[in-house]
Amino acid sequence: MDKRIEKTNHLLYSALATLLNEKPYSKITIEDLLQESKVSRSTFYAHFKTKEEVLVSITSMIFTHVFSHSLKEEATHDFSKASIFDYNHLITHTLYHLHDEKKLIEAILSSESKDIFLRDLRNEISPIAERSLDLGVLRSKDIPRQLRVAEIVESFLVTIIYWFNNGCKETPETLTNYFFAMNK
Amino acid sequence: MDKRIEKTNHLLYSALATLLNEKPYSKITIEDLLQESKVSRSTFYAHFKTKEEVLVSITSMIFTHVFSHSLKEEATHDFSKASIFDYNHLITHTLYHLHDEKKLIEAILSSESKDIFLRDLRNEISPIAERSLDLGVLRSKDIPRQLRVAEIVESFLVTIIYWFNNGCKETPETLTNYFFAMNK
DNA sequence: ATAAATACTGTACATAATGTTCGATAACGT
DNA sequence: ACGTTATCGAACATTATGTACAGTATTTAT
Repeated sequence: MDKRIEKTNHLLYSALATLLNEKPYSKITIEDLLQESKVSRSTFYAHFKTKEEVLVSITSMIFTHVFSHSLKEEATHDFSKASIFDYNHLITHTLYHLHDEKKLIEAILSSESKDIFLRDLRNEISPIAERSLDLGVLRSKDIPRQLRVAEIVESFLVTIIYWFNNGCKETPETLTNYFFAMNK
Repeated sequence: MDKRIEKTNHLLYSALATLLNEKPYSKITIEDLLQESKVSRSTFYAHFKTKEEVLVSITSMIFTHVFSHSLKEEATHDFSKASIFDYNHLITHTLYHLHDEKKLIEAILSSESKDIFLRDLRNEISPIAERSLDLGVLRSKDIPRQLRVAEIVESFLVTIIYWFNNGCKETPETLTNYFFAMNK
């Protein structure tokens, strides 16, 4: 892709990250983003319509990084043989990659911007949750499938939020154990 | 309280509910609220600073209605004897009251305004979740207490969201069973 | 019933944010 | 080296936010 576009995106991403440490997401204006990033107004509108689109763009960048490995790993598996150990690795791996973006994710999770981040994260992991349920890696319980999937997804999100809210003290392996303790 | 204030609040509540059915929460402006409610600008600012404050006011009104009964019921209980059946009633009761506000809650849950609603709901039910955990009504599992509490709270929210997203077809009793199936 | 208190209206205005347009300039890809 | 495309900067129109105040209507309390 055009280097200029990448540069502009990066400037806006950094500016938003910086601003998130200064004030709540709802108080950040496009005006603020322009000043902080030194990107001109017309350039901004050439790429984005709202500040939310910038945030969505950031999160999708993060998820590309986080899940490109995970999904590759999952794809190489023989699903008929999928076991809890495979998913154990998958989740631990994912947590490691999330940890790589610690600074950024901390900034996002600390404000209302987390709701947008979590919405997109739900979309990323829902299909994985469905597969792990269908494969019997996680117990189905005696409730509607749709509800069970949502519960699994939320238990994962809760784990991540807990982790980041406490400074990521525990290891990814420990967190993975927590996750399976919740869902077995 | 002064009837005029109640009237103004109600006008703004209705206006926001109406607007939520027309466009996403983030696109609704104070300007929109003024036009829809016919409340004058100066009156609005005499009561609220932002549209978010209106939404928070609505949700706290809903929760006052929903939890005033529930908490009264809980308060009369002898905690040393608290059983799963007590909490069964408590939750069913709460779901019935939430159902009384079906229209409004549906509107709120259908847009990004749900995040504010859910944030406040979390605060309402967290203490109840803690008590039910301490009393042994719900299993503690082998994870940090703080994480377990969060998981319980989210499983309740997931249940409610599932219910409203599907038109509240099931009975509150059924939903309560789902909740305990998730947490036993 | 009346008086004091206070909430609402409407208008006017200041400030700030949003969103569009365009010509000139710089950087890119091939 | 050339055509393409992104960026800049400035100007401008529009819309939203927030404040101030004088006049009017409603409520509460006595």
